[in-house]
Amino acid sequence: MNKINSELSPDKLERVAKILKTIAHPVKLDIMRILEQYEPLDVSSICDYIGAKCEISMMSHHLSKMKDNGILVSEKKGKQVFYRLADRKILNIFKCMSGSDLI
Amino acid sequence: MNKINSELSPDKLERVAKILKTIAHPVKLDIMRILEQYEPLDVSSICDYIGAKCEISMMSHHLSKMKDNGILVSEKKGKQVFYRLADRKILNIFKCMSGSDLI
DNA sequence: TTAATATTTTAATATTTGTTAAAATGTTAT
DNA sequence: ATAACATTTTAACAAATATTAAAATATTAA
Repeated sequence: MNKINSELSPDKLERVAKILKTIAHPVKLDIMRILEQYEPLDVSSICDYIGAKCEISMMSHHLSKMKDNGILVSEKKGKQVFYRLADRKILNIFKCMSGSDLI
Repeated sequence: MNKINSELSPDKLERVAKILKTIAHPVKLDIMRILEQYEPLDVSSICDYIGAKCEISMMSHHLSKMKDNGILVSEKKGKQVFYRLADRKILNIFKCMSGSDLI
């Protein structure tokens, strides 16, 4: 079987998979969508936007995972930590998914 | 806090998350990339394209999960089962991700 | 210094996912 | 009917992720 002339090398596939895995969660997607409009935003504010079922500890877990995987960056100001998207191009994923018949 | 005027309702977020979760795996992404070029393809052939470390049973698991979540469709012909992409628009995700600085 | 606020970290547990191997099913050929 | 082949299903286990609550850290205010 021939090698496929692909734009995606095995380690690119790994990296794509890792990023998708990182954001493949409804709350995490919601965080991105909220930051798209209001970044930078501190943890409590993100929680407020997300609404009812948001525990701040859970939010911190989400945010730090997203930060560890390069989706978000943060900056501390006083006692608050402000988060924003590391690269807004990641937001294309929403248009991309909305375009699919699956959504 | 105000309701955000979003294109993505809570259940759309759920559906997007589910799809991303389904494909967020290097082998599954590779399956998509191979089908992009050669669909429809039977299970053994997909395995051959993927290369060395592919067990046919594992491949069948991958394929059926992708089928269950609407990414793939299949058709039986004789003793083989041919898979193809349910909606090729999903392939935009590769361009979309390659565009991001994260990859 | 003590208290209050914002966030993170830790630890425990539940749930989901990934992997493997063996057995089962269905199809075609002999 | 039996054998060979392609794929799926099952079951068992390992590993990763999600969730919750409590404790810890850091910053500012009183």
